[in-house]
Amino acid sequence: MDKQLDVLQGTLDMLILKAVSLGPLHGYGILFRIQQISRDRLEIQQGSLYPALYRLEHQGWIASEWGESENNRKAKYYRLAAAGKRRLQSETEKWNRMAEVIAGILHTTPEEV
Amino acid sequence: MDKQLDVLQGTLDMLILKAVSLGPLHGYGILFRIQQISRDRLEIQQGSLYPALYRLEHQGWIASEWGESENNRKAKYYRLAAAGKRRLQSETEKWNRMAEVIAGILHTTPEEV
DNA sequence: TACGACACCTAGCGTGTCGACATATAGCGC
DNA sequence: GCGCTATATGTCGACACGCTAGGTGTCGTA
Repeated sequence: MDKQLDVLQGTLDMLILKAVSLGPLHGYGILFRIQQISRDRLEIQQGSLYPALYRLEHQGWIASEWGESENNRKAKYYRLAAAGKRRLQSETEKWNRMAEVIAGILHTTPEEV
Repeated sequence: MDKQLDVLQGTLDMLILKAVSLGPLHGYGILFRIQQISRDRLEIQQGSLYPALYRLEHQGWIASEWGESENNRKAKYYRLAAAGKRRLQSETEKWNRMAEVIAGILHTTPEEV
């Protein structure tokens, strides 16, 4: 049981979009899905999640619908909207570029300066 | 001339430590060095740099000394302290773990859920 | 009927980056 | 000598965002 990392600032929206892109899900379930697809190395807090969901829906990237959960409780199901799909893609590309840039910097040796 | 990325929140300290680790440098020069080792894809703002330098020195990760720049102006030169070297290493490892986790998430397919 | 797991939400805080501004000086063209 | 640009160091307020810590209600089970 290794320690979990905090979410890197600026990546939460992308992670949520990705989680929802794998299939519609209610908010509470998103917490577990992110934990799952990160293999227990990331844990989202509820106090981070719900404002983010509001943000994403407000932007038109996800859409919600009240429904019933597997446990017979009312739950708000989110699905990825078309704009959200595009957004996820552009954020992913941006992330890849950023990760590449930082990796490059971290591998720079004094001789290269 | 492609567009430059904003600094990812939480990575500036690491980037500065890395820049200084490549050889002592004054603040103004750090801006250019980071631009250089990122191959012009990252640009640090002065309003971000100087508070960060204060932060890093306050933590004992870098040390400063007033000197004279190549252009005969007074400039504060920073060098990496021993604690900063350790810090840079641990931040680098943390970044690598995080990048790996996020890459894994982004590559998850619906079948794997 | 008490309790824990499920499911939603909000308020306030801390951190960190940015944009805009302020200050000072060396070197250069005129 | 005068103004301009590049060099160099900062400060300040605004703002985004994730976290901690709470609060509400309901279902299933012991």
